[in-house]
Amino acid sequence: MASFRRTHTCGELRESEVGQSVTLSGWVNTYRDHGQFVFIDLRDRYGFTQVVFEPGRGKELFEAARELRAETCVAVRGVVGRRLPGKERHDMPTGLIEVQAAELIVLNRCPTPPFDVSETPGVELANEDLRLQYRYLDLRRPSQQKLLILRHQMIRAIREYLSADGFLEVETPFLGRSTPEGARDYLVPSRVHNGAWYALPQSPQLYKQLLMVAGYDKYFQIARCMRDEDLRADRQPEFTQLDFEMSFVEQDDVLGTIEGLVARVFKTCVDVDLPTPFARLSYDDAMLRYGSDKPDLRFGLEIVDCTDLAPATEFTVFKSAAKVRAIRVPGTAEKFSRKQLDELTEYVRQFGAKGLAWIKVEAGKLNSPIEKFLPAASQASFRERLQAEPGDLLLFVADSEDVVCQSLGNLRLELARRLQLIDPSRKDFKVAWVLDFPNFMFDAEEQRWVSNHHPFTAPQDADLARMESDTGSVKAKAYDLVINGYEAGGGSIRIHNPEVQARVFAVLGLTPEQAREKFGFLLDALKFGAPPHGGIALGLDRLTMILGGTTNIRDVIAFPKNKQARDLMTGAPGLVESRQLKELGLNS
RNA sequence: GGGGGCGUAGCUCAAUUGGUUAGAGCACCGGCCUGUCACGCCGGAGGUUGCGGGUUCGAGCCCCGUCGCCCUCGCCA
Repeated sequence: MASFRRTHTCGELRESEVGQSVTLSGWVNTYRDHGQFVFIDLRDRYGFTQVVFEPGRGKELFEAARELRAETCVAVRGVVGRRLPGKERHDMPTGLIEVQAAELIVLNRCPTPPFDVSETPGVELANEDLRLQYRYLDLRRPSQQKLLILRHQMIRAIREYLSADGFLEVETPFLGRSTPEGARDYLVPSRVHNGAWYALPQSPQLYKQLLMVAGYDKYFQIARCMRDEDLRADRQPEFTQLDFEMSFVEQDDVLGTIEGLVARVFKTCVDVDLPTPFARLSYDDAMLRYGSDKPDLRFGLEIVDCTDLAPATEFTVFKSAAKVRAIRVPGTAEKFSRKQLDELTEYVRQFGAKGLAWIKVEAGKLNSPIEKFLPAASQASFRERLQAEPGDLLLFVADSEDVVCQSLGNLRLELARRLQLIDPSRKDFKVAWVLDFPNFMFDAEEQRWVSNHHPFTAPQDADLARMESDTGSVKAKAYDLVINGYEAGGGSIRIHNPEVQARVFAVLGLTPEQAREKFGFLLDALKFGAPPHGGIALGLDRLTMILGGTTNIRDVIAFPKNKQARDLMTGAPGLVESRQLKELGLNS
């Protein structure tokens, strides 16, 4: 038996190899038995090659070929032949040739797979939980392999770009200490110190700041982060950040570096030229116009403030609301039936809106349940403010600022979905920075100020004096990178002055003793000549999703957890031996 | 924890809204086929309708409970 070692991959052979003797290995993607001929498409991660078996090559070989089934692992030796005239396939790279089999080595058989791996057109994907259970089969699917290859290319481009720019890749600990604020920690019990716990990192935040103090002024890391919070389509309990920090820089330096990096990644991975510098908008502007701090800028449907027009109406809902804002949906009045408008009303209710007022604009009048509350002058001013044309649909929410932003911001996305304003097949990427975030947010539940970004974010210089007196008005030197409605990254200039850091801790309600207990090492470090520094972390999983055109984060992670944070393949999390618990000082 | 969707053959789905023996495509098994590439043709096997209870002459369908999966709100410095 000849060697099973391949001479070529399944994506490699062309007309130039016709006549050569080759060996291919891979998996049987599809099998076609014609009585006198057997064809298989052999698949590996590089592509497909058609192999043809003819009875003239010996009965044994032919009978063996007839035993082949999907996902059998084989090696095939044979001669590269040109396909018969008229039988070429011009839609695949290897479509002009085929391998005429002389020898077949079955490396491993495969039972009928629990689901279709071949991604034959017209065959629906099996349920995700079944695919996750057999993830090693799911990962054989070409489109799944494409995503992991894309992820590799992205990480490679990042490493090359940053290394060329003088950045150092430094690793930081997985086993650290729990710090207050932020997400729920994954905890690891200490065997050596029973009763004490490590926390897995939510991000390498403090370590990278300490690296700045240590003089490693351009640092990056492809860092795994763990957060024990409920999952979403774009959230996993463990995920990967491109973590990044620089010293002796201001905000624009960080933004500029990331723009260069992200532009390179898009060029390398999907051949898209992103215009730089990226668009910039303030947090206030984003909330006002898009109702979100991560606006999807691929379509319009901007929100328009009409609060000042409310008093001139006779509509109590408008007159008594803190904010009245609207979205004009051009030319769609006819498209939305009463039932669909009811659905939209139901949709905004989940964001706290008590209702959704609608107006269908006609040439001479407004068609709306609230038309009777709008005097002629009022109607005219709404038309003008919203630049309404006949055929437009106007949708209003009147409520607190939070509720208005949330409901109209999400309604905007829902409208885009319903009106199919986004073509997912197009390489359409709208990238923007969101700047000037509030430094603090008031937590109504806990009745205290909390950091909007994190406690190490520097307030803007002009606002420092108001930190205690007018906490809510203090803006941060913080920035989010937003792509197509996803928060792709976020960062800030950090506090490098121990007094400012102590004041921030105080505003957050940490006593000096608590601050020293939890962050003494940081406060000390800042005293030892800490340089000004700042950085950002990009969500690499989300970035891969965006580049790969998927909305499911599990598609870009080789072995993801399901919504319940369970690994359906290994069964993790699982029980452990009571002996293990005893060693850790946990009950037995 | 709240809201929504789903669970029927190995896979993807259907079942005229409570009525005969739960069907189809793919996959699987047997047979035929000299150029297919979602090959084709003939035949076959395959079901605890997630699970448990209830209503009914009769339940895949209705009711109660329970388990699981997805989306979403809360949460995610």
